[in-house]
Amino acid sequence: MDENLPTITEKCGKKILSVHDAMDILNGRWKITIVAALFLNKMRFTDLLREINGISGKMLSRELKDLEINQLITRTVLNTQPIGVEYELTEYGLTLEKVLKALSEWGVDHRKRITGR
Amino acid sequence: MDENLPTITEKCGKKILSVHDAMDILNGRWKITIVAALFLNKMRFTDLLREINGISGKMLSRELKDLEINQLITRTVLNTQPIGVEYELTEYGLTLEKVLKALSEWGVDHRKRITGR
DNA sequence: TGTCACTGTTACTTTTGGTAACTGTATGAC
DNA sequence: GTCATACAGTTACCAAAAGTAACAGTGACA
Repeated sequence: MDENLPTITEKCGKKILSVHDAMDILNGRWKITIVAALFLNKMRFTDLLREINGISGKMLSRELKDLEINQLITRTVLNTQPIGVEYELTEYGLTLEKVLKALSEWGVDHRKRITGR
Repeated sequence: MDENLPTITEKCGKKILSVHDAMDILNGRWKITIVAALFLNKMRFTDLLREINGISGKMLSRELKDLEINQLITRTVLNTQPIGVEYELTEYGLTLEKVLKALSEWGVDHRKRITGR
């Protein structure tokens, strides 16, 4: 009755692995939300602080660094006064579109569910 | 030049919010991976420990409780010896299919990218 | 009687996240 | 000139979450 159980890991375990890989890049409480914000528009530091409810400057700064290291976003210093820094999704970052879309749709449905549809 | 910036929040901020809502439920490092595992099959505690690389009993136990509270999975005690407990996605848990599919696909591509395509 | 499998829990440490105050530069108001 | 403001962060300190390892309780089996 149990003889075929090991094959679950062998055959389909890759899915678990790949999901975990994805979450390794998108770890922490804010990365996915930041990427979601940048899907709307490229934004500057303070724009992101405003758009993302609850995030602090420290966390935003740290998460943006991580996302840049992982090549999901670019950081461009503008020659404005005072200095502005613009964050934008890279082409690679844009490949997260389906993930973000799915999450957003599920989030909307979930909100309906918990607020009593 | 800045007059239209506030509308970003007003018009599209809901997407950011809904993504953040979704991540509030799927928070922590393991929940999404656990759900991914349960998409393959209903499983028992030790099965999950085996399938999910790196998780500890403590975290698995805790995350399963959270997922059960949020009605994404059910917990069924089997009358086997020694006692077995089976975890299974609820219908609501199954609504995460698109999210998991998107994450899995992105994870596969990402792995190709970092292991040198 | 001792060991094993299963499903957890507990105590302890490490890592991560949150808060609030601060840095440094430039700009316009007074 | 000096004061307050905006931008893009950083720092020091504290709280919460996650990781590790050892243990608990039950019954089967040798």
